[in-house]
Amino acid sequence: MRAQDRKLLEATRFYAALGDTAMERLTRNAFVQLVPKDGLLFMQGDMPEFVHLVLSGRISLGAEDPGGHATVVEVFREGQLFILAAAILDKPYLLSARALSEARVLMIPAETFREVLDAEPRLSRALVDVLAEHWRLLVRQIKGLKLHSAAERLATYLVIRSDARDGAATIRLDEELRIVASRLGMTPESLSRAFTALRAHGVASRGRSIAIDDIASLRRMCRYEDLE
Amino acid sequence: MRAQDRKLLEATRFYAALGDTAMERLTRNAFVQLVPKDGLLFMQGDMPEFVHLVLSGRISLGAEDPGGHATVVEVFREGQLFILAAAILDKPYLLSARALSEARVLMIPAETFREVLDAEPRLSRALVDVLAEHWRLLVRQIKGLKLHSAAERLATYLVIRSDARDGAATIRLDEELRIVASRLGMTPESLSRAFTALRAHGVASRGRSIAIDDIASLRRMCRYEDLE
DNA sequence: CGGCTTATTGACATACGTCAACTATTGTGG
DNA sequence: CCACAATAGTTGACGTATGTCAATAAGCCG
Repeated sequence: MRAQDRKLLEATRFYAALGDTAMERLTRNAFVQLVPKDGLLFMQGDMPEFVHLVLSGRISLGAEDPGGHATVVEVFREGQLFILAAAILDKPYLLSARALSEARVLMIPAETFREVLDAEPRLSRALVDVLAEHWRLLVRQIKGLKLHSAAERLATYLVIRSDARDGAATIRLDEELRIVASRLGMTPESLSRAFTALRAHGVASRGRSIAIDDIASLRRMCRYEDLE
Repeated sequence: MRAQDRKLLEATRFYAALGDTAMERLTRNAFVQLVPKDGLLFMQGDMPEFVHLVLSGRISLGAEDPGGHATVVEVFREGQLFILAAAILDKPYLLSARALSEARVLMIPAETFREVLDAEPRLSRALVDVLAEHWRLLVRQIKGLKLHSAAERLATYLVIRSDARDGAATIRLDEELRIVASRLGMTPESLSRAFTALRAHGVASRGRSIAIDDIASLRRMCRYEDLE
């Protein structure tokens, strides 16, 4: 592992919770893999051989349908562990992982991971928090899908993206809009129309560049109070 | 806690993973609450004061919209811990909990829970597995919502409910159909129509009583391979 | 056996998906 | 650095799954 990678790793909340000893054991057999844009890390149905931590770039977790339909369930970024559940339980992946940009991924053998998990209390303690956060991520998504319209889901997404809490903001989305659309559970066409609908609420978009007049009013519009 | 409750508790996988000592600490300040049918345990937005374990009955976790719309995200039953994430992270609940039947719930003070979590490695180790399972539950649901039609989601639900893997089966759903509909992300009317659509695939329903001609063929129809 | 809740059915509305044409962005090689 | 090709995004016309509202029928419980 490069010094740069180690530094990145040490900056994560996960590392802080884990401590040096446990982290050392965890990374002893780990290696860094360079994944090209669109590269596939694993497919749904595969048995997990590694636990992955994103060192740089963005990784999408998605599902595909035999019928060719596909959807992005979540995107993970620098410093995040993803789809731990399969590796922890040693069950087949429910999702496929694909690099949305060139990415560097720390590959921790699943076997090692489970060993350390049983031996190092600090690892399981740290994972409890990580998994709890991930659980809330998915609950928010389900609430969005079941309770909110396409435009509201987009508004929510924009509010989350623009870290400001009120006033105006401009955002440059780093995902392609079709990825955003998929993540939000709609087609690119519907996303375009959702942007059009948000014009009435002070959102101007040109491609991936978005300007929001007043975030507070957008927050109100999307009726989504549990954003935090 | 009644002897009956303790016995039930001891039979859970959770208890087995946890061991006597940790469980004793965990339950020292806990008590059993009787919740009437439709009783509210907590509401979204509340700060978690307890971690809950279902001793008997069924508890629905759902979300409501200011607009009056509501949805059931998941139903938890005997022996299950639910919405751990909020209590672990000490953040507001994302969901409300309501009893679908009269229920008995073990209430473990959240404070105690977090203390034991930090002190007893076996608790965090056990929770990792519980949370990992719960994560997969939600991922399956998201995949269903985004990739499958109402009829397919119903078929999947029926296949999961009928524990047989092939041949014929009859099921008696213990939830009212409107709860099932909500859990599956549709209206009761759409659920009725989904049942009608499944008639072509050998599913006969009269109210909550359902007869399936051939589960294997239903499995195929719902294109949902990661049921387990 | 009522009466009340729950489920079903029909008619209709609508949000979103699909398909296709067009336009804007982005990335690349001369 | 420009030009151009490739890819991504937008817009319009239209189809369809699912929601809504209302009326009826079926279960369910005292």
